Amino acid sequence: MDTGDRLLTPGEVAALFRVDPKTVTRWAAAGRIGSIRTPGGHRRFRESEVRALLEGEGEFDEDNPPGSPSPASPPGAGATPRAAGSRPGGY
Amino acid sequence: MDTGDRLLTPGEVAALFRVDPKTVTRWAAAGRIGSIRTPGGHRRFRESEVRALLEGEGEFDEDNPPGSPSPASPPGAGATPRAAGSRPGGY
DNA sequence: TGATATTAGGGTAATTCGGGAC
DNA sequence: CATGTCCGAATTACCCTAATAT
Repeated sequence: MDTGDRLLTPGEVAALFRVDPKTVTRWAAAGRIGSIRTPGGHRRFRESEVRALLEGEGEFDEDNPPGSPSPASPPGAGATPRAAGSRPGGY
Repeated sequence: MDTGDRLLTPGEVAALFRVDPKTVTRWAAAGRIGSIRTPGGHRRFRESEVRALLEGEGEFDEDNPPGSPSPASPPGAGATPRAAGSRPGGY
């Protein structure tokens, strides 16, 4: 039950994602990422969760590496399955 | 009645919140978190209260799976005796 | 008695918050 | 629709020295 992961500051998460801290705040506000608030109102994020998001947890597919001339148009191969049910926060 | 009345030092609380020990002291000075003072003037915090703050103060319930450890409310466990929804200073 | 690690206190910079607009 | 930047305000982080706790 130990969630024992480090907590990251908005600036840390922003640097990891290469986005603005404000954007990270928006994600948290939208419920797209879990956030813990300090008594002062500042947010802290779990490193485990951020890492999972960075790895592309729940979102993989759509790959067409250059050099993979795969015709990519398989007749019945439902390409690009836009799975939309794997979003943390499930929305 | 041991609901975990273990006392934590400012450094412990600071590590849990990923903040500076000084910040934890500031919370206590602002009355945002209960604090017990040693005869020497140092502060100690209750693990129960710190944990409640970490889990999310106000937005977590709806979870009482059968078999869950009795969250319970043993006597003398006053967790959250302090109102934490107040933001003096306006925010 | 000693020594070491942590904490308290004050002050100043950096970060984050919140909302609204482009 | 999502992202980045602007503002003012609050919160937090790091600097220091002295006192306390173990």
